[in-house]
Amino acid sequence: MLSKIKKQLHEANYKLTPQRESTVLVLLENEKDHLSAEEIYMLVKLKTPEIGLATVYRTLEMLTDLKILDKVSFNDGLARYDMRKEGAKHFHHHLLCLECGSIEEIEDDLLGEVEVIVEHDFHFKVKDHRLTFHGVCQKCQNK
Amino acid sequence: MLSKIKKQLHEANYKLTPQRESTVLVLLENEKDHLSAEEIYMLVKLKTPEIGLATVYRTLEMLTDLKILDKVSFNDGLARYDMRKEGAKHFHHHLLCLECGSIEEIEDDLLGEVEVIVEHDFHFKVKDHRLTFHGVCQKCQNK
DNA sequence: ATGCCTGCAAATGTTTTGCACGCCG
DNA sequence: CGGCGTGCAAAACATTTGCAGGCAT
Repeated sequence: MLSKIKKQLHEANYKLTPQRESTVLVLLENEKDHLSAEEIYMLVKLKTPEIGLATVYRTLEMLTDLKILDKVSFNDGLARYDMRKEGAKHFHHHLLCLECGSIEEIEDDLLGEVEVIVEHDFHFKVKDHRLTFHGVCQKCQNK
Repeated sequence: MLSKIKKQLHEANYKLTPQRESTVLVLLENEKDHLSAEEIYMLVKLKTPEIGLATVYRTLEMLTDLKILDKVSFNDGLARYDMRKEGAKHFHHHLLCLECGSIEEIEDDLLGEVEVIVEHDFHFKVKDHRLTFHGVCQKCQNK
């Protein structure tokens, strides 16, 4: 996992510095958590105290350019980052609970047929998608 | 259209001040355009020069609370606003062109079956959704 | 008078940028 | 030396908030 990313960086002529390695490790360890830049910064600082917030932002931008990361936004005014699943053809989907704010990821490919419709009816060449359902999660329904 | 919104404001105990009316008119006149707060402000200022940016933000927040508007984000770092279609059961979908940046709206209800699956398999009560396809629009494909 | 609504300016929070320094080939 | 990568501080944005005043009831 890490070694594959290392390879991708080298192929793009980036060095895997200690700061970048720590950042990637934090992202891998918290894959499900949709961390913000600030949250990532604080976690990285535990491993590698000599790091600045700007470096985290620069690393996140680089990883996004390399399509290792996806930048997502849930309308809470700040960017969050989400690891691309290896081998996944498409970006996964999210279930955002309007009551407790939790975000659940779902991997199923739900949009195969829908993409065919979009490509055919709207002559739009689909490369990727973002799908988030807003609703109430199971926990909150039981309350 | 405007009169219906006026009624909604009154029912929620808000006054339709000249600033608010201008803002709503700008939104109605540019329904397809996914304007940002700043863009809306500049357009409103042409009609009603005595208006401040803060008032536009406050009006947009109010309209969002009343579910007349939807706040959307296309990962470009600022919020955009989109009128809810009257009578539409669900939020419409977007086609974002990665080459020219244009955003096309599509109204078709593409997610009916998908929502059934989500509710059943993930025990998640769906209230709304956000779906954006990233790809290449017809114009850019022809280039 | 009371309370909603406003413009302006200041504050806030996030992200980007400028710059000088350090490190490695 | 030359250039990438860095930390820090400042700048740049987007958005929110505090406040004094205005207007309608």
